[in-house]
Amino acid sequence: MAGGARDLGRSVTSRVLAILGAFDAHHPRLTLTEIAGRTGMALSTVHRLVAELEEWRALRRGADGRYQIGRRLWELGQLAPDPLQEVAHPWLQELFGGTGENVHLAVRDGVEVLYVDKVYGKRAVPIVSRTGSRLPMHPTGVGKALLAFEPAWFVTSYLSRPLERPTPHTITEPGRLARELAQVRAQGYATTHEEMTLGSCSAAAPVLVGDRPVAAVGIVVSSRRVRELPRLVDPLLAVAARIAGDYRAAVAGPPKSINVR
Amino acid sequence: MAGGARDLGRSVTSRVLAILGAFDAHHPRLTLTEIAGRTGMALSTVHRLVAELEEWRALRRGADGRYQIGRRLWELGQLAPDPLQEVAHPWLQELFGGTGENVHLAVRDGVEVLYVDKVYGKRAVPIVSRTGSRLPMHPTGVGKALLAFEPAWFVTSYLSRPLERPTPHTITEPGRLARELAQVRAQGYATTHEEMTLGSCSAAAPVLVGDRPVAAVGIVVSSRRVRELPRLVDPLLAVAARIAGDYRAAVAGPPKSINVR
DNA sequence: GGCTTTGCTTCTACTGAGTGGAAGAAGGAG
DNA sequence: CTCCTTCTTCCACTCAGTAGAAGCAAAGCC
Repeated sequence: MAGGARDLGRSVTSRVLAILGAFDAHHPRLTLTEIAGRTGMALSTVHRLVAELEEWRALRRGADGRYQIGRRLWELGQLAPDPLQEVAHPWLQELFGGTGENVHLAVRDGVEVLYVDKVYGKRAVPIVSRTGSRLPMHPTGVGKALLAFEPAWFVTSYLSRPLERPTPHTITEPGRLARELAQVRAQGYATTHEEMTLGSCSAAAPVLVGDRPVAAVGIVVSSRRVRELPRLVDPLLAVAARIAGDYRAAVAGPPKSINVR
Repeated sequence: MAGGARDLGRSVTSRVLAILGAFDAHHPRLTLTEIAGRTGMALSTVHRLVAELEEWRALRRGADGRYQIGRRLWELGQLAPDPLQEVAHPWLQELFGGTGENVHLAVRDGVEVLYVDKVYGKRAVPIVSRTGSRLPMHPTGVGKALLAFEPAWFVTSYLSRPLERPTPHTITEPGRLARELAQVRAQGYATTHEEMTLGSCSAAAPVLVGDRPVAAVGIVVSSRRVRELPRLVDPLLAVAARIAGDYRAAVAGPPKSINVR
Protein backbone atom coordinates (compact mmCIF):
# COMPACT_ATOMS: atom_id res chain seq x y z
CA MET A 1 0.00 0.00 0.00
CA ALA A 2 0.93 3.53 0.16
CA GLY A 3 0.39 6.74 1.97
CA GLY A 4 -1.68 6.07 4.96
CA ALA A 5 -0.50 2.75 6.19
CA ARG A 6 2.65 4.41 7.43
CA ASP A 7 1.41 5.78 10.71
CA LEU A 8 0.21 2.70 12.48
CA GLY A 9 2.05 -0.04 10.66
CA ARG A 10 -1.30 -1.56 9.91
CA SER A 11 -1.71 -4.22 7.36
CA VAL A 12 -4.76 -4.41 5.14
CA THR A 13 -5.83 -7.49 7.02
CA SER A 14 -5.70 -5.61 10.29
CA ARG A 15 -7.76 -2.86 8.72
CA VAL A 16 -10.40 -5.29 7.61
CA LEU A 17 -10.44 -6.82 11.05
CA ALA A 18 -10.58 -3.38 12.61
CA ILE A 19 -13.70 -2.68 10.61
CA LEU A 20 -15.31 -5.90 11.79
CA GLY A 21 -14.12 -5.15 15.31
CA ALA A 22 -15.88 -1.80 15.21
CA PHE A 23 -19.08 -3.73 15.64
CA ASP A 24 -19.86 -4.94 19.13
CA ALA A 25 -22.83 -5.52 21.38
CA HIS A 26 -23.14 -1.79 22.02
CA HIS A 27 -22.63 -0.83 18.39
CA PRO A 28 -24.35 -3.45 16.27
CA ARG A 29 -25.15 -1.02 13.47
CA LEU A 30 -22.84 1.70 12.24
CA THR A 31 -22.73 4.28 9.47
CA LEU A 32 -19.70 4.49 7.24
CA THR A 33 -18.56 7.62 8.99
CA GLU A 34 -18.89 5.98 12.38
CA ILE A 35 -16.80 3.04 11.26
CA ALA A 36 -14.16 5.43 9.99
CA GLY A 37 -14.26 7.24 13.31
CA ARG A 38 -14.03 4.13 15.42
CA THR A 39 -11.18 2.63 13.42
CA GLY A 40 -9.28 5.85 12.82
CA MET A 41 -9.12 5.15 9.12
CA ALA A 42 -9.78 7.48 6.20
CA LEU A 43 -13.35 7.54 5.03
CA SER A 44 -12.44 6.59 1.48
CA THR A 45 -10.48 3.60 2.70
CA VAL A 46 -13.32 2.40 4.84
CA HIS A 47 -15.66 2.99 1.97
CA ARG A 48 -13.82 0.64 -0.32
CA LEU A 49 -13.12 -2.07 2.24
CA VAL A 50 -16.68 -2.02 3.47
CA ALA A 51 -17.91 -2.33 -0.09
CA GLU A 52 -15.87 -5.49 -0.48
CA LEU A 53 -17.13 -6.86 2.80
CA GLU A 54 -20.67 -6.08 1.79
CA GLU A 55 -20.26 -7.79 -1.54
CA TRP A 56 -19.14 -10.92 0.27
CA ARG A 57 -22.10 -10.55 2.62
CA ALA A 58 -19.82 -10.24 5.62
CA LEU A 59 -21.64 -6.99 6.19
CA ARG A 60 -25.00 -5.90 5.03
CA ARG A 61 -26.61 -2.57 4.73
CA GLY A 62 -29.85 -2.03 6.56
CA ALA A 63 -32.81 -0.03 5.35
CA ASP A 64 -31.54 2.99 7.29
CA GLY A 65 -28.21 2.91 5.47
CA ARG A 66 -26.35 1.61 8.49
CA TYR A 67 -24.06 -1.33 8.16
CA GLN A 68 -24.50 -4.44 10.24
CA ILE A 69 -22.96 -7.87 10.49
CA GLY A 70 -24.14 -10.01 7.61
CA ARG A 71 -25.59 -13.44 7.59
CA ARG A 72 -22.49 -14.95 6.06
CA LEU A 73 -20.47 -14.08 9.13
CA TRP A 74 -23.18 -15.52 11.33
CA GLU A 75 -22.98 -18.67 9.29
CA LEU A 76 -19.21 -18.80 9.60
CA GLY A 77 -19.48 -18.25 13.30
CA GLN A 78 -21.69 -21.29 13.59
CA LEU A 79 -18.69 -23.30 12.47
CA ALA A 80 -16.68 -22.32 15.53
CA PRO A 81 -16.33 -25.67 17.15
CA ASP A 82 -17.13 -25.87 20.81
CA PRO A 83 -17.54 -29.35 22.23
CA LEU A 84 -18.54 -27.78 25.52
CA GLN A 85 -21.56 -26.01 24.15
CA GLU A 86 -22.60 -29.02 22.15
CA VAL A 87 -22.51 -31.26 25.17
CA ALA A 88 -24.10 -28.70 27.46
CA HIS A 89 -27.07 -27.63 25.39
CA PRO A 90 -29.33 -30.63 25.94
CA TRP A 91 -28.80 -30.30 29.66
CA LEU A 92 -29.62 -26.62 29.62
CA GLN A 93 -32.76 -27.49 27.77
CA GLU A 94 -33.52 -30.10 30.37
CA LEU A 95 -32.99 -27.62 33.18
CA PHE A 96 -35.23 -25.12 31.46
CA GLY A 97 -37.88 -27.74 30.89
CA GLY A 98 -37.85 -28.72 34.54
CA THR A 99 -37.93 -25.20 35.91
CA GLY A 100 -39.34 -22.91 33.23
CA GLU A 101 -36.72 -20.34 34.14
CA ASN A 102 -34.09 -18.63 32.02
CA VAL A 103 -31.00 -20.77 31.85
CA HIS A 104 -27.65 -19.86 30.38
CA LEU A 105 -24.11 -21.06 29.95
CA ALA A 106 -21.07 -18.83 30.18
CA VAL A 107 -17.32 -19.15 30.00
CA ARG A 108 -14.58 -16.86 31.23
CA ASP A 109 -12.87 -14.77 28.59
CA GLY A 110 -10.19 -12.57 30.07
CA VAL A 111 -11.74 -10.81 33.04
CA GLU A 112 -15.27 -11.07 31.70
CA VAL A 113 -17.87 -13.74 31.29
CA LEU A 114 -18.95 -14.54 27.78
CA TYR A 115 -22.43 -15.98 27.42
CA VAL A 116 -22.25 -18.85 24.98
CA ASP A 117 -25.73 -20.31 25.18
CA LYS A 118 -29.12 -19.47 26.55
CA VAL A 119 -32.43 -21.25 26.82
CA TYR A 120 -35.56 -19.25 27.43
CA GLY A 121 -39.22 -19.26 26.62
CA LYS A 122 -42.03 -16.80 26.41
CA ARG A 123 -42.34 -15.83 30.03
CA ALA A 124 -39.71 -14.56 32.42
CA VAL A 125 -37.30 -12.83 30.09
CA PRO A 126 -35.65 -10.11 32.14
CA ILE A 127 -33.13 -9.75 29.31
CA VAL A 128 -30.10 -10.28 31.49
CA SER A 129 -27.78 -11.51 28.85
CA ARG A 130 -27.62 -12.26 25.18
CA THR A 131 -25.74 -15.07 23.59
CA GLY A 132 -22.41 -13.60 22.55
CA SER A 133 -22.48 -10.77 25.04
CA ARG A 134 -20.01 -10.11 27.82
CA LEU A 135 -20.41 -8.92 31.38
CA PRO A 136 -18.02 -8.37 34.27
CA MET A 137 -17.58 -11.32 36.58
CA HIS A 138 -18.27 -9.99 40.06
CA PRO A 139 -21.90 -8.89 39.60
CA THR A 140 -23.09 -12.01 37.81
CA GLY A 141 -23.89 -15.45 39.10
CA VAL A 142 -21.93 -17.28 36.44
CA GLY A 143 -19.08 -14.85 36.92
CA LYS A 144 -18.85 -15.49 40.63
CA ALA A 145 -19.14 -19.23 40.11
CA LEU A 146 -16.24 -19.11 37.67
CA LEU A 147 -14.12 -16.65 39.63
CA ALA A 148 -14.41 -18.66 42.84
CA PHE A 149 -12.68 -21.61 41.24
CA GLU A 150 -9.91 -19.73 39.47
CA PRO A 151 -6.42 -19.88 40.99
CA ALA A 152 -5.73 -17.50 43.86
CA TRP A 153 -3.41 -15.25 41.86
CA PHE A 154 -6.13 -14.64 39.33
CA VAL A 155 -8.70 -13.77 41.95
CA THR A 156 -6.28 -11.46 43.76
CA SER A 157 -5.49 -9.69 40.53
CA TYR A 158 -9.17 -9.45 39.66
CA LEU A 159 -10.05 -7.94 43.01
CA SER A 160 -7.20 -5.45 42.92
CA ARG A 161 -8.76 -3.52 40.06
CA PRO A 162 -11.47 -0.94 40.44
CA LEU A 163 -14.71 -2.88 40.04
CA GLU A 164 -17.73 -1.67 38.13
CA ARG A 165 -20.93 -1.12 40.01
CA PRO A 166 -23.95 -1.55 37.78
CA THR A 167 -26.45 -1.41 40.66
CA PRO A 168 -26.36 -0.24 44.29
CA HIS A 169 -26.45 -3.91 45.30
CA THR A 170 -23.24 -4.78 43.49
CA ILE A 171 -20.54 -5.99 45.83
CA THR A 172 -17.30 -4.23 45.05
CA GLU A 173 -15.38 -4.29 48.33
CA PRO A 174 -12.52 -6.74 47.75
CA GLY A 175 -12.75 -8.18 51.28
CA ARG A 176 -16.43 -8.89 51.15
CA LEU A 177 -16.19 -10.28 47.66
CA ALA A 178 -13.34 -12.57 48.70
CA ARG A 179 -15.40 -13.90 51.59
CA GLU A 180 -18.30 -14.49 49.28
CA LEU A 181 -16.09 -16.38 46.85
CA ALA A 182 -14.92 -18.59 49.71
CA GLN A 183 -18.53 -19.37 50.45
CA VAL A 184 -19.20 -20.14 46.81
CA ARG A 185 -16.27 -22.53 46.87
CA ALA A 186 -17.61 -24.16 50.03
CA GLN A 187 -21.21 -24.61 48.89
CA GLY A 188 -20.44 -25.25 45.23
CA TYR A 189 -22.66 -22.56 43.76
CA ALA A 190 -23.08 -18.79 43.66
CA THR A 191 -26.09 -16.53 44.00
CA THR A 192 -26.74 -12.90 43.19
CA HIS A 193 -29.42 -10.50 44.33
CA GLU A 194 -29.91 -7.59 41.97
CA GLU A 195 -26.17 -7.15 41.69
CA MET A 196 -26.19 -6.79 37.93
CA THR A 197 -29.76 -5.81 37.15
CA LEU A 198 -32.40 -4.45 39.48
CA GLY A 199 -35.22 -6.93 39.51
CA SER A 200 -33.27 -10.11 38.86
CA CYS A 201 -31.66 -12.71 41.06
CA SER A 202 -29.67 -15.70 39.98
CA ALA A 203 -27.95 -18.88 41.01
CA ALA A 204 -25.04 -20.41 39.14
CA ALA A 205 -22.82 -23.46 39.37
CA PRO A 206 -19.41 -24.05 37.81
CA VAL A 207 -18.74 -26.90 35.42
CA LEU A 208 -15.56 -28.33 36.90
CA VAL A 209 -13.32 -30.52 34.81
CA GLY A 210 -10.25 -31.61 36.67
CA ASP A 211 -9.87 -28.57 38.87
CA ARG A 212 -10.56 -26.03 36.13
CA PRO A 213 -13.88 -24.23 35.85
CA VAL A 214 -14.48 -24.58 32.12
CA ALA A 215 -17.89 -22.95 32.23
CA ALA A 216 -20.78 -22.07 34.49
CA VAL A 217 -24.49 -22.75 34.29
CA GLY A 218 -26.76 -20.00 35.54
CA ILE A 219 -30.43 -19.63 36.19
CA VAL A 220 -32.17 -16.27 36.51
CA VAL A 221 -35.44 -15.36 38.15
CA SER A 222 -37.29 -12.16 38.82
CA SER A 223 -36.43 -10.84 42.28
CA ARG A 224 -40.10 -11.05 43.21
CA ARG A 225 -39.51 -14.77 43.22
CA VAL A 226 -36.25 -15.01 45.15
CA ARG A 227 -37.84 -17.50 47.46
CA GLU A 228 -37.95 -20.02 44.66
CA LEU A 229 -34.20 -19.84 44.12
CA PRO A 230 -33.27 -22.42 46.77
CA ARG A 231 -35.51 -24.98 45.08
CA LEU A 232 -33.57 -24.48 41.87
CA VAL A 233 -30.15 -25.15 43.35
CA ASP A 234 -30.32 -28.93 43.34
CA PRO A 235 -31.33 -29.30 39.71
CA LEU A 236 -28.72 -26.67 38.84
CA LEU A 237 -25.92 -28.57 40.55
CA ALA A 238 -27.08 -31.82 39.01
CA VAL A 239 -26.99 -30.35 35.52
CA ALA A 240 -23.58 -28.78 36.03
CA ALA A 241 -22.28 -32.18 37.11
CA ARG A 242 -23.80 -33.94 34.10
CA ILE A 243 -22.29 -31.41 31.74
CA ALA A 244 -18.90 -31.88 33.36
CA GLY A 245 -19.22 -35.63 32.98
CA ASP A 246 -20.29 -35.52 29.35
CA TYR A 247 -17.59 -32.99 28.58
CA ARG A 248 -14.86 -35.13 30.09
CA ALA A 249 -16.11 -38.07 28.07
CA ALA A 250 -16.30 -36.02 24.87
CA VAL A 251 -12.87 -34.45 25.17
CA ALA A 252 -10.87 -37.28 26.66
CA GLY A 253 -12.08 -40.25 24.75
CA PRO A 254 -14.01 -39.51 21.59
CA PRO A 255 -13.50 -42.75 19.63
CA LYS A 256 -10.43 -41.68 17.64
CA SER A 257 -11.52 -38.25 16.52
CA ILE A 258 -12.49 -38.45 12.89
CA ASN A 259 -10.20 -36.78 10.43
CA VAL A 260 -12.22 -34.52 8.21
CA ARG A 261 -9.23 -34.30 5.92
CA MET B 1 1.08 -5.62 -3.35
CA ALA B 2 3.16 -7.18 -5.90
CA GLY B 3 3.72 -10.22 -7.94
CA GLY B 4 0.93 -12.59 -7.40
CA ALA B 5 -2.10 -10.42 -7.22
CA ARG B 6 -1.87 -9.96 -10.97
CA ASP B 7 -3.53 -13.17 -12.05
CA LEU B 8 -6.91 -12.95 -10.44
CA GLY B 9 -7.23 -9.23 -9.81
CA ARG B 10 -7.74 -10.12 -6.18
CA SER B 11 -7.54 -7.60 -3.45
CA VAL B 12 -6.09 -8.40 -0.08
CA THR B 13 -9.57 -8.17 1.35
CA SER B 14 -10.83 -10.76 -1.09
CA ARG B 15 -7.92 -12.99 -0.13
CA VAL B 16 -8.77 -12.74 3.52
CA LEU B 17 -12.38 -13.48 2.75
CA ALA B 18 -11.36 -16.36 0.55
CA ILE B 19 -9.50 -17.86 3.47
CA LEU B 20 -12.55 -17.53 5.69
CA GLY B 21 -14.70 -18.88 2.91
CA ALA B 22 -12.54 -21.97 2.69
CA PHE B 23 -14.25 -23.09 5.87
CA ASP B 24 -17.72 -24.50 5.52
CA ALA B 25 -19.93 -27.13 7.07
CA HIS B 26 -18.05 -29.86 5.26
CA HIS B 27 -14.62 -28.41 6.00
CA PRO B 28 -14.74 -26.95 9.49
CA ARG B 29 -11.06 -27.61 10.13
CA LEU B 30 -8.29 -27.17 7.62
CA THR B 31 -4.51 -27.33 7.51
CA LEU B 32 -2.53 -24.47 6.09
CA THR B 33 -1.83 -26.43 2.94
CA GLU B 34 -5.50 -27.24 2.51
CA ILE B 35 -6.44 -23.59 2.81
CA ALA B 36 -3.83 -22.72 0.21
CA GLY B 37 -5.21 -25.42 -2.04
CA ARG B 38 -8.83 -24.39 -1.63
CA THR B 39 -8.14 -20.72 -2.21
CA GLY B 40 -5.53 -21.12 -4.94
CA MET B 41 -3.16 -18.83 -3.09
CA ALA B 42 0.55 -19.26 -2.44
CA LEU B 43 1.36 -21.06 0.76
CA SER B 44 3.50 -18.24 2.08
CA THR B 45 0.72 -15.75 1.53
CA VAL B 46 -1.80 -17.92 3.30
CA HIS B 47 0.69 -18.43 6.06
CA ARG B 48 0.98 -14.75 6.79
CA LEU B 49 -2.68 -13.89 6.43
CA VAL B 50 -3.72 -16.81 8.57
CA ALA B 51 -1.24 -15.73 11.23
CA GLU B 52 -2.92 -12.33 11.35
CA LEU B 53 -6.35 -13.87 11.51
CA GLU B 54 -5.22 -16.16 14.27
CA GLU B 55 -3.76 -13.28 16.23
CA TRP B 56 -7.11 -11.54 16.07
CA ARG B 57 -8.80 -14.78 17.11
CA ALA B 58 -10.80 -14.92 13.92
CA LEU B 59 -9.21 -18.31 13.51
CA ARG B 60 -7.73 -20.58 16.06
CA ARG B 61 -5.42 -23.49 15.81
CA GLY B 62 -6.59 -26.78 17.24
CA ALA B 63 -4.48 -29.30 19.07
CA ASP B 64 -3.98 -31.20 15.82
CA GLY B 65 -2.52 -28.16 14.10
CA ARG B 66 -5.60 -27.61 11.99
CA TYR B 67 -7.16 -24.20 11.80
CA GLN B 68 -10.76 -23.60 12.71
CA ILE B 69 -13.10 -20.67 13.05
CA GLY B 70 -12.32 -18.78 16.24
CA ARG B 71 -14.59 -17.64 18.98
CA ARG B 72 -14.26 -14.03 17.99
CA LEU B 73 -15.98 -14.70 14.71
CA TRP B 74 -18.69 -16.61 16.50
CA GLU B 75 -19.14 -13.61 18.73
CA LEU B 76 -19.33 -11.27 15.76
CA GLY B 77 -21.82 -13.55 14.12
CA GLN B 78 -24.08 -13.26 17.12
CA LEU B 79 -24.40 -9.58 16.25
CA ALA B 80 -26.02 -10.34 12.93
CA PRO B 81 -29.39 -8.82 13.53
CA ASP B 82 -32.38 -10.90 12.69
CA PRO B 83 -35.68 -9.71 14.06
CA LEU B 84 -37.27 -12.84 12.69
CA GLN B 85 -35.19 -15.17 14.75
CA GLU B 86 -35.60 -13.06 17.83
CA VAL B 87 -39.35 -13.06 17.55
CA ALA B 88 -39.56 -16.71 16.58
CA HIS B 89 -37.38 -18.28 19.24
CA PRO B 90 -39.78 -18.13 22.17
CA TRP B 91 -42.43 -19.75 20.01
CA LEU B 92 -40.10 -22.50 18.93
CA GLN B 93 -39.32 -23.09 22.56
CA GLU B 94 -43.01 -23.19 23.28
CA LEU B 95 -43.60 -25.69 20.51
CA PHE B 96 -40.76 -27.84 21.76
CA GLY B 97 -42.08 -27.65 25.30
CA GLY B 98 -45.52 -28.74 24.20
CA THR B 99 -44.37 -31.61 22.02
CA GLY B 100 -40.89 -32.65 23.15
CA GLU B 101 -39.86 -32.97 19.52
CA ASN B 102 -37.05 -31.36 17.56
CA VAL B 103 -38.17 -28.02 16.27
CA HIS B 104 -36.34 -25.75 13.87
CA LEU B 105 -36.62 -22.56 11.90
CA ALA B 106 -35.29 -22.11 8.40
CA VAL B 107 -35.21 -19.43 5.74
CA ARG B 108 -34.62 -19.67 2.04
CA ASP B 109 -31.19 -18.62 0.82
CA GLY B 110 -30.86 -18.94 -2.90
CA VAL B 111 -32.09 -22.41 -3.82
CA GLU B 112 -31.34 -23.86 -0.41
CA VAL B 113 -32.81 -23.69 3.04
CA LEU B 114 -30.63 -22.24 5.75
CA TYR B 115 -31.39 -23.41 9.26
CA VAL B 116 -31.31 -20.40 11.53
CA ASP B 117 -32.52 -21.81 14.82
CA LYS B 118 -33.17 -25.12 16.45
CA VAL B 119 -34.62 -26.25 19.74
CA TYR B 120 -33.94 -29.74 20.95
CA GLY B 121 -33.44 -31.67 24.13
CA LYS B 122 -31.84 -34.87 25.24
CA ARG B 123 -34.04 -37.35 23.47
CA ALA B 124 -34.98 -37.58 19.81
CA VAL B 125 -32.02 -35.94 18.13
CA PRO B 126 -31.83 -37.58 14.72
CA ILE B 127 -29.30 -34.88 13.79
CA VAL B 128 -31.18 -33.69 10.74
CA SER B 129 -29.84 -30.23 10.65
CA ARG B 130 -27.47 -27.94 12.42
CA THR B 131 -27.96 -24.28 12.99
CA GLY B 132 -26.10 -22.57 10.17
CA SER B 133 -26.25 -25.52 7.82
CA ARG B 134 -27.90 -25.66 4.42
CA LEU B 135 -29.93 -28.31 2.67
CA PRO B 136 -31.74 -28.48 -0.66
CA MET B 137 -35.38 -27.47 -0.56
CA HIS B 138 -37.27 -30.36 -2.16
CA PRO B 139 -36.35 -33.13 0.30
CA THR B 140 -36.96 -31.14 3.48
CA GLY B 141 -40.17 -30.15 5.19
CA VAL B 142 -39.19 -26.54 5.69
CA GLY B 143 -37.92 -26.44 2.12
CA LYS B 144 -41.21 -27.64 0.67
CA ALA B 145 -43.17 -25.28 2.90
CA LEU B 146 -41.09 -22.36 1.64
CA LEU B 147 -40.98 -23.45 -1.98
CA ALA B 148 -44.75 -23.91 -2.17
CA PHE B 149 -45.31 -20.25 -1.43
CA GLU B 150 -42.67 -18.82 -3.72
CA PRO B 151 -43.80 -17.20 -6.97
CA ALA B 152 -44.51 -19.58 -9.86
CA TRP B 153 -41.46 -18.54 -11.88
CA PHE B 154 -39.20 -19.45 -8.99
CA VAL B 155 -40.78 -22.85 -8.54
CA THR B 156 -40.62 -23.57 -12.25
CA SER B 157 -36.98 -22.64 -12.35
CA TYR B 158 -36.28 -24.72 -9.26
CA LEU B 159 -37.96 -27.78 -10.72
CA SER B 160 -36.20 -27.44 -14.05
CA ARG B 161 -32.82 -28.25 -12.57
CA PRO B 162 -31.58 -31.75 -11.86
CA LEU B 163 -32.60 -32.43 -8.27
CA GLU B 164 -30.48 -34.19 -5.72
CA ARG B 165 -31.71 -37.46 -4.32
CA PRO B 166 -30.37 -38.07 -0.83
CA THR B 167 -32.60 -41.09 -0.20
CA PRO B 168 -34.67 -43.45 -2.35
CA HIS B 169 -37.77 -41.73 -0.96
CA THR B 170 -36.81 -38.31 -2.25
CA ILE B 171 -39.29 -36.95 -4.75
CA THR B 172 -37.45 -35.60 -7.76
CA GLU B 173 -39.93 -35.87 -10.61
CA PRO B 174 -40.95 -32.29 -11.39
CA GLY B 175 -44.57 -33.22 -12.03
CA ARG B 176 -45.08 -35.08 -8.80
CA LEU B 177 -43.23 -32.41 -6.84
CA ALA B 178 -45.39 -29.70 -8.39
CA ARG B 179 -48.56 -31.56 -7.40
CA GLU B 180 -47.22 -31.96 -3.90
CA LEU B 181 -46.47 -28.25 -3.68
CA ALA B 182 -50.02 -27.52 -4.74
CA GLN B 183 -51.22 -29.68 -1.91
CA VAL B 184 -48.92 -27.91 0.53
CA ARG B 185 -50.38 -24.63 -0.60
CA ALA B 186 -53.89 -25.96 -0.15
CA GLN B 187 -53.45 -27.44 3.31
CA GLY B 188 -50.97 -24.85 4.59
CA TYR B 189 -48.22 -27.21 5.64
CA ALA B 190 -45.77 -29.73 4.21
CA THR B 191 -44.72 -33.18 5.32
CA THR B 192 -41.81 -35.43 4.41
CA HIS B 193 -41.29 -39.14 4.87
CA GLU B 194 -37.63 -40.14 4.85
CA GLU B 195 -37.01 -37.89 1.88
CA MET B 196 -33.87 -36.35 3.33
CA THR B 197 -32.78 -38.87 5.93
CA LEU B 198 -33.83 -42.47 6.33
CA GLY B 199 -35.51 -42.76 9.68
CA SER B 200 -36.95 -39.25 9.96
CA CYS B 201 -40.23 -37.67 9.03
CA SER B 202 -41.21 -34.07 9.38
CA ALA B 203 -43.96 -31.52 9.14
CA ALA B 204 -43.37 -27.86 8.41
CA ALA B 205 -45.39 -24.69 8.05
CA PRO B 206 -44.45 -21.44 6.36
CA VAL B 207 -44.37 -18.15 8.20
CA LEU B 208 -46.30 -15.95 5.82
CA VAL B 209 -45.98 -12.20 6.02
CA GLY B 210 -48.00 -10.46 3.40
CA ASP B 211 -47.77 -13.11 0.72
CA ARG B 212 -44.08 -13.79 1.21
CA PRO B 213 -42.85 -16.88 3.02
CA VAL B 214 -40.20 -15.31 5.23
CA ALA B 215 -39.37 -18.52 7.05
CA ALA B 216 -40.67 -21.96 7.89
CA VAL B 217 -41.08 -23.81 11.15
CA GLY B 218 -40.39 -27.52 11.06
CA ILE B 219 -40.79 -30.39 13.45
CA VAL B 220 -38.97 -33.69 13.04
CA VAL B 221 -39.79 -37.10 14.46
CA SER B 222 -38.36 -40.54 14.05
CA SER B 223 -40.16 -42.43 11.30
CA ARG B 224 -41.16 -45.07 13.83
CA ARG B 225 -43.49 -42.42 15.15
CA VAL B 226 -45.02 -41.12 11.93
CA ARG B 227 -48.46 -41.68 13.36
CA GLU B 228 -47.88 -38.90 15.83
CA LEU B 229 -47.21 -36.37 13.09
CA PRO B 230 -50.88 -35.46 12.47
CA ARG B 231 -51.26 -34.52 16.12
CA LEU B 232 -48.39 -32.08 15.75
CA VAL B 233 -49.81 -30.20 12.82
CA ASP B 234 -52.21 -27.99 14.73
CA PRO B 235 -49.66 -26.68 17.24
CA LEU B 236 -47.24 -26.23 14.36
CA LEU B 237 -49.65 -24.09 12.38
CA ALA B 238 -50.55 -22.12 15.46
CA VAL B 239 -46.93 -21.32 16.19
CA ALA B 240 -46.22 -20.34 12.59
CA ALA B 241 -49.15 -17.96 12.74
CA ARG B 242 -48.00 -16.43 16.03
CA ILE B 243 -44.51 -15.90 14.66
CA ALA B 244 -45.94 -14.22 11.58
CA GLY B 245 -48.04 -11.97 13.78
CA ASP B 246 -45.19 -10.99 16.09
CA TYR B 247 -42.91 -10.47 13.14
CA ARG B 248 -45.33 -8.14 11.40
CA ALA B 249 -45.66 -6.18 14.61
CA ALA B 250 -41.91 -6.05 15.16
CA VAL B 251 -41.02 -4.97 11.65
CA ALA B 252 -43.89 -2.67 10.82
CA GLY B 253 -44.37 -0.72 13.97
CA PRO B 254 -41.57 -0.92 16.50
CA PRO B 255 -42.07 2.30 18.50
CA LYS B 256 -39.79 4.56 16.45
CA SER B 257 -36.78 2.30 16.16
CA ILE B 258 -34.11 3.58 18.48
CA ASN B 259 -31.09 5.17 16.93
CA VAL B 260 -27.97 3.59 18.30
CA ARG B 261 -26.03 6.47 16.88
C1' DG C 1 -37.99 28.27 -0.62
C1' DG C 2 -32.88 28.45 0.00
C1' DC C 3 -29.09 27.39 3.26
C1' DT C 4 -26.51 24.23 6.27
C1' DT C 5 -25.29 19.86 7.88
C1' DT C 6 -24.37 15.20 7.49
C1' DG C 7 -23.13 11.30 5.11
C1' DC C 8 -21.80 8.88 0.91
C1' DT C 9 -19.26 8.37 -3.58
C1' DT C 10 -15.78 9.13 -7.07
C1' DC C 11 -11.16 10.40 -8.69
C1' DT C 12 -6.20 10.67 -8.69
C1' DA C 13 -1.00 10.73 -7.84
C1' DC C 14 2.21 8.50 -4.97
C1' DT C 15 4.58 4.72 -2.61
C1' DG C 16 5.80 0.94 0.70
C1' DA C 17 3.02 -3.12 2.01
C1' DG C 18 2.23 -7.35 0.13
C1' DT C 19 3.57 -10.88 -3.10
C1' DG C 20 5.36 -15.71 -4.43
C1' DG C 21 9.30 -18.53 -4.95
C1' DA C 22 12.95 -20.81 -2.85
C1' DA C 23 15.38 -22.55 0.84
C1' DG C 24 15.38 -24.11 5.64
C1' DA C 25 13.07 -26.72 9.76
C1' DA C 26 10.47 -30.12 11.89
C1' DG C 27 8.19 -34.21 12.15
C1' DG C 28 6.46 -39.03 10.52
C1' DA C 29 6.62 -43.15 7.89
C1' DG C 30 8.99 -46.89 6.14
C1' DC D 1 18.80 -43.74 8.00
C1' DT D 2 16.21 -41.44 3.94
C1' DC D 3 12.10 -39.79 1.84
C1' DC D 4 8.02 -37.22 2.20
C1' DT D 5 4.84 -33.89 3.84
C1' DT D 6 3.80 -29.75 6.04
C1' DC D 7 5.06 -25.55 8.08
C1' DT D 8 8.14 -21.40 8.58
C1' DT D 9 11.35 -17.82 7.27
C1' DC D 10 13.62 -14.75 3.91
C1' DC D 11 13.99 -11.55 0.23
C1' DA D 12 13.86 -8.57 -4.06
C1' DC D 13 10.29 -6.70 -7.08
C1' DT D 14 6.20 -4.01 -7.99
C1' DC D 15 1.46 -2.74 -8.28
C1' DA D 16 -2.54 -2.66 -4.96
C1' DG D 17 -3.99 0.28 -1.65
C1' DT D 18 -3.74 4.82 0.46
C1' DA D 19 -5.55 9.56 1.80
C1' DG D 20 -7.27 13.82 0.48
C1' DA D 21 -10.09 16.69 -2.21
C1' DA D 22 -13.93 17.59 -4.77
C1' DG D 23 -18.52 16.27 -6.19
C1' DC D 24 -23.41 14.50 -4.86
C1' DA D 25 -27.60 13.71 -2.40
C1' DA D 26 -30.77 13.79 1.23
C1' DA D 27 -32.47 15.62 5.45
C1' DG D 28 -33.08 19.40 8.70
C1' DC D 29 -33.58 24.17 9.81
C1' DC D 30 -34.97 28.94 9.56
